[in-house]
This record gives sequence, structure tokens and C-alpha cells, in this order.
Amino acid sequence: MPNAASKTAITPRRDEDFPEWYQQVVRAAELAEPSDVRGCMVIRPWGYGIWENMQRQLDVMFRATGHRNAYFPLFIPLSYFAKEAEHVEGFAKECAVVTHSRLEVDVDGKMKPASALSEPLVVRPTSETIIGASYAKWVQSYRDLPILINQWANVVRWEMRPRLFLRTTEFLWQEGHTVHETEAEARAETKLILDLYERFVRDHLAIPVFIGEKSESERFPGAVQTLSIEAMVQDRKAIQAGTSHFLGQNFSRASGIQFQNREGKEEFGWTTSWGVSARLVGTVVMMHGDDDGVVLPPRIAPTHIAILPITPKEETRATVLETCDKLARELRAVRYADVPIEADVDRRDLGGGTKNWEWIKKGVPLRVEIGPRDLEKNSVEVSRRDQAVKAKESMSMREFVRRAPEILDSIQQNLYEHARKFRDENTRMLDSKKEFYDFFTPKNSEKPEIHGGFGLAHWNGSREVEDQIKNDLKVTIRCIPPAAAGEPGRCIFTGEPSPRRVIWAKAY
RNA sequence: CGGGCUGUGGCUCAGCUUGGUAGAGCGCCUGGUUCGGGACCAGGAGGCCGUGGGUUCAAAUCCCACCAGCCCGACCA
Repeated sequence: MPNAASKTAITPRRDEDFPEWYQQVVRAAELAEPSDVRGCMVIRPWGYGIWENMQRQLDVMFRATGHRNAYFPLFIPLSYFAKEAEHVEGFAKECAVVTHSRLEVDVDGKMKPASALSEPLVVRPTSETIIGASYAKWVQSYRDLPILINQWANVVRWEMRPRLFLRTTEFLWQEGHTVHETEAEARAETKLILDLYERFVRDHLAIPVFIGEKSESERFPGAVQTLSIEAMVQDRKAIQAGTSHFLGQNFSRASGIQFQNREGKEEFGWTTSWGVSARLVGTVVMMHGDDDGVVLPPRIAPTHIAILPITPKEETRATVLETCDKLARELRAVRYADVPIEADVDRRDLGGGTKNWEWIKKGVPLRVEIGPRDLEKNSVEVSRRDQAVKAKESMSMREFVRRAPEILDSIQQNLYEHARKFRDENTRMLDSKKEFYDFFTPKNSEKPEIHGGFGLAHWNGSREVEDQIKNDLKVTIRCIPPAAAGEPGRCIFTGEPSPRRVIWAKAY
């Protein structure tokens, strides 16, 4: 039995069992829980609030770059879906298919599907084809271009191994779909969005990422080029945090998106698609969480400040609560990162530290205690989630209201610096095959400890090497950094020439 | 979809080998003592033991079938 000082809010600790720790944190923080529907989850208000904040920020950024939101159908006629060969092949195994339009009571009294559809409908695993059908109608002339549309939607991919937020059968995301007049324009769009994603996760989620291009084997089915941002979470595995695809004319051909160009000739449009999903919520948990639960970057916290009334004596109770409400009102009049500060007074009738620990587990950036002793001095006790649980700073109420945005900002910065340091410490140049295998092989194969990280190594560009490494170590190329990022060398597996190092890691 | 395991109050599980009226811890409710660190004491509610069939005087327990979930192998944001 651990003593009180060493007891953590979450069992097991990260270093004991990271996947289990993650599940416990998601549950303890009331972010989400498994539903009765296999592979699907219920996102609870605290988790959904985080997602809504991400949405709000991304929406601002999409708008600022000329994109507009729209909405397309959940169902895709099978014939549409089948138009792009690689695309179908890539997604076929994980499609949910609607085949009937009615339920009837059969002889046993059970409900049975009846009235088969003339054409089955695929529940969208992604929307390139159904959106392409609309775009084909909308585009006739180069004057109709570009089309820059985003949709917020749910999609379904029939995955075998669900994990809350990280991989579920149904998930929430945004998918942008654009059409351009020229290849160069479409490629620029793909890069623009990648950079936008990088900025978003850095500035709002406090997540440092590497950017780059996917190798052929990891590319989106049907894409010419897939770019991604790759983050390292605390078990040193990589997680893809966003993708942006240059689709060439593949989907235009499939959907018939054609226009008359400036020379009066018919030409297929150049398209892109890009997305991030609610997986980012899970990424934030794995990125910043500690053994006491979630640690939220202030910019996406549904509540910035939890105000906790301390009411030991009945006679001061009313005054303490009034003071808390007053503080909350004053804080809400202050803006942080373009929104009013969200301050909640937790007046639930719960004992002592219980409330405090609930907010710790939820990862609220700041906790403020107000008790009878503070009343006299007009002060508050402030605790930061990025510091030790028991660390408290006393300051006057006025000073706290004034400094709140600055303190939140400092937490945001702190989380980013911490994450970047962790990533850099666990990113290594690997210059020989032996070094590579050592880096990615657990010391204790019975119970693999957290090991490895990002390995930067030269590669000859072949699929065979990739397959071999994946087979041996479950390590894959996360991305190939931009050309400017490195110098040529020799493949550490074959000795053949390599234009630059690529990033290897175990991945989610 | 192939191989191994498990289904018992909201959660984690014991009970099953050797059939005989359903248990614990946590959580929940009530009352009291507490409250500036996840409290304590007392009382209480809550279960067709996954579903269907069989064996038996008697099934959570034995047998058969089905269903669901978990773990391991091929995929993904």
C-alpha cells in the first residue's frame, strides 16, 4: 500500500503500464467511456468540450485561409465509392454497408431487416467520392475554381481494435476537400494546410511535431502524395496528428470533375483532401498527462479555472460562496486567447479534497481555493496543474484576476517546452543497422518497457526494407522530412545512396 | 477473419473442482462526526448468476448450443 505522499490519482502509473494508464485517465477525467455499441464511444461533456474548443480554433484558421464549411451525405452509393480503384481497395475491409430500408417483425416476433435497397449504401469512411460527385456538377470553368470546402462530420471505419479516441469505429473529424486549376496550386494547398495543422497543434495543443511526406506504403489510398504531422507521446511512440493529401487528378477522373481551362480545353481538376480527428483529444492526454490524470493546455480547456469554496464553518459558508461567485464574474470579464475566461465555482456538497482531486484528474489548468481565512485578507490560493499537486501560491484576488491570462499563458508555454524537450531527448540519429535494432528492441522482451523513440536514419527508398523493418521491429517510417531538412548519405540497411534521413518509430 | 480466455449488484471480482435459499471490496443512498488535502462511524438500497435448452428432488455450480466481451496475429485518423 503506497503512502499518501506517493499515491497517485491514476493506477497504474505511466511507467507501469502506459496503455492501461491511458484508459484509466480517460475514464477518471470523464472524457469518454465505451458504449454498448461495439467499437463506439460516448464522449462526455468534458471530452466533448475539448473537441469543441479544437473545432472553434480550427474553424477560425480555415476561414482565414478562405475555406467555408458545408455538409455532405453520410451515405455513399456503392457505385460512387467504387469509382477510384486504389481508394476502394484501401477502404473495402472497413466499410459499414447499409443494405435495407425497413424493419419487419418476423414469425418469431423478432425485428428483421426488410426491403433490400436496389443499391447498397456505404457509410462514409471518408467523403472524397460523394463530395466529388457534387464538385463535378459545380465545376465547369476555371472561373469556378478553386473550391475550398471543409466539413465537420462523423465517419465510420470498421476497426477491429478500438481504443477510446485513438481508434474507434465511429469518429468525429473535419475533412477539407478542395479543387484547383493547376497542380502547383493544389500542391500549395496541401502544404498550406499541413503548416496550418502544425501551427494549430503547436499553439493550441502545445504539441511539437515533425512534418513530412508519407512513404508509399503509408499513403492515403488514391492519393499521389500524403503529408502528415507526427507527434511523440510519452511512451515514445509516434502518433499521426493530422494529414493533408495531394490527390492529383485521380479523384477528378473518377468523379468527372472537369473544367474548361483558360485555353478552352477540357481538363480534370486538381484536388486535395485533409483532416484531423477527435483522436487529437487522446493525443493531448498521452502527450501532457501525468500520474494524476489529464493535464490540459489552457487554450483548449473547457474550464480554465475551477474555483473551490472551502466552507469548514457554517457561519462563513454564505460569504465564502458569494466571494467565489464574485471572483468568477470578474474572471469571466477577462479574456484569454480571444475568449472570455471560463471559471466554474464548484459548489457541490462534497467533502474536503475530493473535489480538488476531481479537477486535478480532469486537468483543469488552474484551481483556486477560497476559504474563511482568505476572506479576511481578500486573497486566494492558486494551484497550477503543471506544478506539484500541493504547490499553492497565495495572492490577492485583484492580482489574480489581473494575472490570470498571463499565468494560463505560462502553463501553455510550459507544456509545450516540456513536450519538446521530451521529444528531442528521445530522438536519435541512427547510423548503423545494429544501432537501429538496439534502439528499437526492448531490453526485457517478456514485459517490454517503454523504449525507443524517433530514429533518424538513412534509407534507400525501397518498400522491401520498410517491410523487413516493420516485420522485425514493428517500426515504420513515420514521415520523410522536407528536402531542405537534411543531407545525403547511405542507407544503413543496404549501403545504397539515400537523399536524406527519414523518421522511424513505432506508431499508434 | 484465425488461435487462447472470460461472462455473478454500477465497477473489480470470490463462489463452480465436490449441485442444497447469493457474497466481498469499491461506488451509491440515509443519519451523525468531519471538512485548507482523495475522511470516519452506523444503517440501507441494489442481483431472473450472458441467453436458450438438457440432466437432477434440487443448477451460478454438471452437459449442449448460441450470444457477447477480453487478449494475441493482418489494417487505420
